[in-house]
Amino acid sequence: MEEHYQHQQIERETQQHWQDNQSFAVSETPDKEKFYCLSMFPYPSGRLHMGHVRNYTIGDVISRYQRMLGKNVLQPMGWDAFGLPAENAAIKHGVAPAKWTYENIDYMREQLKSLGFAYDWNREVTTCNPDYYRWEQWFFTKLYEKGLVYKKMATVNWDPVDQTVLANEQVVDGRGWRSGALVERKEIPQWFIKITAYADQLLESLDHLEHWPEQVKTMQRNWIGRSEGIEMTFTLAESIPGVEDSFTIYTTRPDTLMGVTYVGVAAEHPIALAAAKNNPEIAAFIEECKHNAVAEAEMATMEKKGMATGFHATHPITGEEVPVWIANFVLMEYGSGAVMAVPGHDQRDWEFATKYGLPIKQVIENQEDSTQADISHEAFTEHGVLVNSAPFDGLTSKEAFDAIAKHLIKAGKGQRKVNYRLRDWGVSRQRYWGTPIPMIHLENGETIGAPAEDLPITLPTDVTLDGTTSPLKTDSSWSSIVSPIDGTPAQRETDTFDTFMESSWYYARYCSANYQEGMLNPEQANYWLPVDQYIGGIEHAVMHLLYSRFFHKLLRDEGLVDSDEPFKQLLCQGMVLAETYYREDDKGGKVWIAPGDVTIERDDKGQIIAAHHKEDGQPVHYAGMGKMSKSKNNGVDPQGTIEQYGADTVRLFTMFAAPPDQDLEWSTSGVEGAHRFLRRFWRLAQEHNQQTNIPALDFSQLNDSQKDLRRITHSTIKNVTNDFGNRLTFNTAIARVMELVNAMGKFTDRSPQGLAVMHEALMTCIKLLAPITPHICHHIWQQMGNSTEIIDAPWPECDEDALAADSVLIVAQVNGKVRAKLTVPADADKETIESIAMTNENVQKFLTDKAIRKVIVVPNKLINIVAS
RNA sequence: GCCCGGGUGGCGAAAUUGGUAGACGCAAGGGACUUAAAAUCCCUCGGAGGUUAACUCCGUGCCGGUUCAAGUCCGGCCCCGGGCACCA
Repeated sequence: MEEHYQHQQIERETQQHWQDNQSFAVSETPDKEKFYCLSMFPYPSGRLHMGHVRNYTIGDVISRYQRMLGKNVLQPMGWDAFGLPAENAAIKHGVAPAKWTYENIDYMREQLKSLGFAYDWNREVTTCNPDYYRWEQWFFTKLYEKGLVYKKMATVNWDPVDQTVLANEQVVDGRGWRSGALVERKEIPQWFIKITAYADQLLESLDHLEHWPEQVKTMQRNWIGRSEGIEMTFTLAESIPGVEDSFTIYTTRPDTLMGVTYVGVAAEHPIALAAAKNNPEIAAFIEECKHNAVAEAEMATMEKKGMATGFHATHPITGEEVPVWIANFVLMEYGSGAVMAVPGHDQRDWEFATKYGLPIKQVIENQEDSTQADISHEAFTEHGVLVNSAPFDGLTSKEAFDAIAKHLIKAGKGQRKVNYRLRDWGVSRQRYWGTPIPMIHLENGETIGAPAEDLPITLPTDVTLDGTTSPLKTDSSWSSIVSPIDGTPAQRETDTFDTFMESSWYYARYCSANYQEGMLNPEQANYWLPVDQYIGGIEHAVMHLLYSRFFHKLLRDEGLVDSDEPFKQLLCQGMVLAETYYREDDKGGKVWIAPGDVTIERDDKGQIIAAHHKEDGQPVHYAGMGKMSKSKNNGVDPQGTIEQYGADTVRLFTMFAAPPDQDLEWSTSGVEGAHRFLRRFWRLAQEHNQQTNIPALDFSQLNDSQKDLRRITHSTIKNVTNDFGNRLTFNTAIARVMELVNAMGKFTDRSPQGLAVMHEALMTCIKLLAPITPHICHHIWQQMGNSTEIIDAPWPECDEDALAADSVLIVAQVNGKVRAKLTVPADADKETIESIAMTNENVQKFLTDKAIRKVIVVPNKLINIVAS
């Protein structure tokens, strides 16, 4: 008998065993049901964080459970290796991004192995490896041939001091994070992929994703933002040299068209630029707009400003002239760069009109009570009935939509149009550490895709970065080539891809990760795809998951896969939070203190009354729970916890502390509790394994307490199976197993049948816990003399006969309030339950002087007597 | 600002289809064992009242509604978190 639970030794030996046996290497086995379980691959930032641990534990638990159901389970892992942090590290520490990245990968791979995840490491994918990105480059040139790729001008954040493009993250309060210079909007030519051509498909197939969370589907629907409206033409009242005499405007509310009192255009709009020519004030305003942020959140919250151009547009129906204003919230790149303004019925227009004294005209009134909607304090944005809109007065908004559309179409001034909020995907980045965009600019001005035989276009890895221009742009020996067509001088594209490109198809590459003849081996890809279960953070609900869905359809249309969607079932896990503590420095700034450096004082009821720094004993402030982050200094390093308590404990706590889709609050004492449970489980198993001559179960011989333990064992199987397979609520599954272990601990019967019942309970526990704490379960399973592997043990089945009970506890209510708890025969009918309830003293007490109106009985649950 | 979530004891949570609010665990308090500590085991544990018993009243962010019955459904708010197209 092994006295103590030696997690380090057990885990080391078990992991070695799996490695020696290649336990998790899989291949296509057509006669076996497959299950592809995928967790979002990590960015190799240096060390694993708790968010990774949580994500990958969830995936591993599901994978191991599915394997015990007898399926052929693929669980791969790889690295989302391109990205900004490698460049930042390169600038800060003078280490080349490639070296930094590969070293991080080596370290993090070992961390993942120490957690015992059942990965098929033979399929490891690293996106910064040319063997990976060459196929992305190849695919892009295919899309270019198909006309799904184009180049256009688009806005970036420009740092005029560092002479470089900044990511939104690198712009802090309108300034470059390193230079501190005021950031400018700058238009540069960039590559786009036509995701809008797939907008309808991306929207419609959401309806078939039954096993995706509703919230994610809703977010994607809203992001795609399909709307039906009218595109119409406004003509300019004055003719402006060099400017077209008309422009188009899209609206989803043509019913409010008669309420247009002005038109807004973007600062970069030709009308605005023309107005600026002889007007320094307007020129200054346009200059100011150049400093507006690119990010939508900032655009939406900034102060709305505008300036009259002095020009006018002619209303397409009334022929009235309305002023054209430059508005800082209208963007040139979206739609036509011009919007119609109806201040009576749009809140933003109302505020703008109020600010600049523009007329507000009411054209819709409240339909419900036909009272005049009040627009003196805010816009009336509901649908209603038209007024002041002759000849459309009296029509409802819906009727007016059609009538006005008809009118505009007849006059040749407009057409019905379906519009999407979704914009084409800009994939150009002016950075070094990314996949080189495989395009070649020829001397004659044409652009061609790099020929397949020249791929991969590899990124030079021996570089130094200084935080300004990308080495690809400064190294002409890399970018200057000759045309593959005629040998004339040519230039490589020096931009690289958005890193969402790599993460949009990695799930497919895993199916044939080492395939050299193409992007995917269709036979392998079609065996494994679609991914049966995808797990990752909710922060990816829209962008990554939408780009991947788009890419899958592109792969399908290229004939590489035969499915329509990449991910059959999706689970979005919550964040990992920890306590945050701070102290104020001399200047009133917050100095964040790691939770491990703080001691807590509690009162009699366990409430926190004070917190002190461990080193100097001085008080610190508690600032609540927050996402584990560097900035709040509250990250808990998984490595230390794994070493101290073991991977099984970390996995158990992570799965127990909260349901997977909810935020998880890290708690050191909670981890200790999980460890305590494993020790108790260990002792129980050791003690049982001392027993010899355990007979087979003989159901006919069992006494009541033996039947009770069997009932708990089998109801645990039933509940845990539902929790694992249907609900994905591992926290409640663990709670059930804890209840079973508690019951086993109280079961002292050492008679032959007692031991047999205990043996069944223990075997059940090991199987139910194996997906969560695989090392300890593997070890105890071997100790018990099993010749098979626990990873391949069949998942236990519930014996319904064991669940049967003679009587059940039900609740008796009077007028909805619990007045008694009654033991009644199982499946008793209404009359029996009613008669038992009526004899109860406390029930009688509440029925005194009352007439019974109604009796509601829910079998095996409750009886409610309604009386007055 | 817009879109999507969440809010239940001292704490993490549970209540699966509208049917016993608080399973399971943590913390805390009390006790056993021990020379002592650790470990382990046992008891108490939402609030108020009550002869500290039986039992009663209140209680799931706030206000209102539907229902025999609401944490769960509906309407209106408040607060917290995620995303917003160049962080990944």
